[in-house]
Amino acid sequence: MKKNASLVDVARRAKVNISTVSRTINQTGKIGMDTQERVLRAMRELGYKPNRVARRLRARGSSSFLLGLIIPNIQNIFFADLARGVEDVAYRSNYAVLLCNYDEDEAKERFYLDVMQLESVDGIILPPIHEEDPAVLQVVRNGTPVVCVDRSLARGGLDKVEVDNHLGALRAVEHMIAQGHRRIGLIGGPADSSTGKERTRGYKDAHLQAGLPLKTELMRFGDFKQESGRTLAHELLGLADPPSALFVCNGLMTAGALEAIAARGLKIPRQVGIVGFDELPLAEVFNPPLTVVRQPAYEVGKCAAELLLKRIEDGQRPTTSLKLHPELILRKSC
Amino acid sequence: MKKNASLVDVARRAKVNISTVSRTINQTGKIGMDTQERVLRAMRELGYKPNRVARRLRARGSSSFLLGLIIPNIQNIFFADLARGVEDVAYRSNYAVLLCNYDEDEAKERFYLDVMQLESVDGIILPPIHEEDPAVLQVVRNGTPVVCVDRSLARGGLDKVEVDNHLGALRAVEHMIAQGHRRIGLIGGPADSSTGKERTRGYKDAHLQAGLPLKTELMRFGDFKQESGRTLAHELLGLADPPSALFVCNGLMTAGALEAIAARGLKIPRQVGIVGFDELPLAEVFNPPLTVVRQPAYEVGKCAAELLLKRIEDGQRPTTSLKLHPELILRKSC
DNA sequence: CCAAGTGGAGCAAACGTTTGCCTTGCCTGG
DNA sequence: CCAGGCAAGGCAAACGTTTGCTCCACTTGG
Repeated sequence: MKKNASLVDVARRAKVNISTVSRTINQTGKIGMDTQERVLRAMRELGYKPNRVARRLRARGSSSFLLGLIIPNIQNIFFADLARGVEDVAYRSNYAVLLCNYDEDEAKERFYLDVMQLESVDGIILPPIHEEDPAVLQVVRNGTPVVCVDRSLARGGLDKVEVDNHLGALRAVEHMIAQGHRRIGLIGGPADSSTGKERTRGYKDAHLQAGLPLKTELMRFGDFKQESGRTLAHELLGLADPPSALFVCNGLMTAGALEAIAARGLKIPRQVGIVGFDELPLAEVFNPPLTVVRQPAYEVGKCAAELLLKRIEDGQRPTTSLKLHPELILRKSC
Repeated sequence: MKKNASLVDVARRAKVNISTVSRTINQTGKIGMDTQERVLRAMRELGYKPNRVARRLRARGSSSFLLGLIIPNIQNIFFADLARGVEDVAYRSNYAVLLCNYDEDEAKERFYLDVMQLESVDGIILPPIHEEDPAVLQVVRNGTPVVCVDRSLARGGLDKVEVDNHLGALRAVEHMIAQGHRRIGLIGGPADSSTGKERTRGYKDAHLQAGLPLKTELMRFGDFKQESGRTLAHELLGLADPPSALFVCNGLMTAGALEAIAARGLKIPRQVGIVGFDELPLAEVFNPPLTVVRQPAYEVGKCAAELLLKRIEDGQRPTTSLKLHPELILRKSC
């Protein structure tokens, strides 16, 4: 195990004290030009790279160039895009990202929050598991900067960046109504998720605006997984008086609904229209191309990371909360 | 910034020396039953959690419960699945994962390799950027355990787990030939990627086996991105004597090819058949459902992480290299 | 009765930084 | 000529662990 050059090696070679080396690196304290020159040369010659672990151990509070990102599941493309957004701005500022999947599992979330703190990350980005997430609140109290993404925390006064889910759903359903649909099935998200709730609210408001009645038998709620999309779509399409179009509240459930539609041999959009939340990789080349509500996932991650970096720099700055606009991409499925 | 309880706090409360606490935690050294009891109680009462940073700083060489994962792009679902596999086994062993995207960019890869070493990760999982990746070799020489995934390194004698790309392509093209196709277009990967080469080899071998001639005008090579899939498919389909089916060497390029096919108004599989590498989210519900070669991405990650953990435990164990089998999923597109 | 062995636990160094404080030499204003 | 100030840089503590050594008190075999 070849050791990396350390401060003392550099110091020895430059014939100065280690504190001098440290100070030239960090531009802190006053060091003469010539000495700096010597130190820099020694560093170059030895290929010195400061040890991040030691730095973090010592400099708790000052920056250690590590961000934590805790997400439900990286296999969900929304979070993959988001993660990429975070990563890109982190990289540009020389930060690395510690990434964890918590699978909507509270124990796992807690474990990872612990890890993050014990790793002394500079800050954490996460979608809270629910609106009163006590573990997260605890972390915040400990003084670690946190920014919420996608979902938000009821209390805590945190920076956050969300997508305007209500608006996205509203626009989508408005469009469906404009296409002439009067019986629109809803495949919604879990009632305890803020995103699910907001999208459902958009669906309802679109109906209210248009003076259309809400029928409970047309509104079903799943768990954001493919399986439930399929099941619920089957339920809806099996109704005596089935909906003429489906509004599905996330990508995976949309895929599930598509399965059901295919299984029943229904033609899109003639026999049933469909609009889903989340852009899907093949949506554009699907037959017919899928009309979807695209969430700016990458931008969410990007903004969140930017906010976090700013907060790390200045813990006192006023909190900001962003609401990014989703985009209704009109294609042929409705 | 509330501080966590430290060893000294526990020691003070249990009225023992910190070394005693450390030893009871790590089950190293001989400590009396009663003392252990006292220490454990003190730990519980203070909610003590060992500081991972300090541990890593000191115990370079002993385990610090951090794994590094460097991948081209987490937005590529293959790597997302792989990452998930890694994460799951890591979590089960109380490891956290430091994840980085290097974007096939050598500078970025180098930066992240540095970070990993400076963070003293216990080991690294990555697909080398190419077969003679000097930066990776350097890391290996430094003594950090590394396991290669997906792609491999020509030298170095490392643990690795790959997918049998040759086999996957072979089976796919065999199937296409069995379906009666005689002119099969290839949209291959970059010539300097081992995966691309292997898949191309599979394509060729299937032809040889069947006694079919290889036509260079039917073989095009892209960069594994959607754009190139579209362009190359257009080129192939625009030929005077176009191929009757396309074999596409990864998921993104398949999506691109599908775009081209749709743009030309061609019917699958009647006018053109298509088989792609990589399972895609909507492939199953596509119209028609897509025949694809599914790579066991999750398993690759899982096996790699298991291998890495074993190596961390025993640096001397003989290296193993796994070759996982892809699966040809027959659907309707060819 | 003594040497050697053993179980139990403390001391202090080391890991590689950052940083508060101190020292030194030189300059400057009075 | 001297006090005070300042620029430059050294000393050593501290961050929270792990671990090699030492130390002590017993036991035990000869």
